Amino acid sequence: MSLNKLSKDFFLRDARHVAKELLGKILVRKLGRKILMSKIVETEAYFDENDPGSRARQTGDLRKTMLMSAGTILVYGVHNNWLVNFVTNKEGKAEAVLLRALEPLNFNSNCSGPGLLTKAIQINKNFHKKSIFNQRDLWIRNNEKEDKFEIFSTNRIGLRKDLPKKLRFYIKNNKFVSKK
DNA sequence: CATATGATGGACT
DNA sequence: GTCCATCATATGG
Repeated sequence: MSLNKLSKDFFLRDARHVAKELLGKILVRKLGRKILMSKIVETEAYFDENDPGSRARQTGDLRKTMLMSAGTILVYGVHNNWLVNFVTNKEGKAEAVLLRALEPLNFNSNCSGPGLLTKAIQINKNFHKKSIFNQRDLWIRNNEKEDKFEIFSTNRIGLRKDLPKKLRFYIKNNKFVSKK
């Protein structure tokens, strides 16, 4: 039992808060004998049906998954890429945080983009609807020797319709953040 | 089944 | 900034 692993309480808050707090945390991916570790450097928050950019407005499986309990992994495909999200807040609240970029710590792959990072650490639909808390080969932990960093926020990327809010968060001056 | 649509990424201006 | 290949999904019949 690692005390370092993020608990359910961490995800039991609103998506905006969780998106910010996830920055600097360590994502661990076990692939056979290899353990790939990376730092989360960029995220986006998505809300319920009042969010014009959110898939929660749809009526299908995406919305259903966002309503599930905090810490549920949500994977969905767009433009030939897998995008990975973590469901946040209380069950029945459609909220999620999208992982947009990682800083590889002990491997060398381009993780600067939501589609690229899933390719790099081999996340696919197999993880969809699973809980992040009981995966043997994927988890998130605190980074106890993390340096202080500044958080920057912008509007979300690639949306047809976005909210007039800044819901994309990233670590300032980190070169692994996607786009400019 | 058919068709539309991107929470993309890479190439290019 | 713009263009567009490409395909997993959503949705309608």
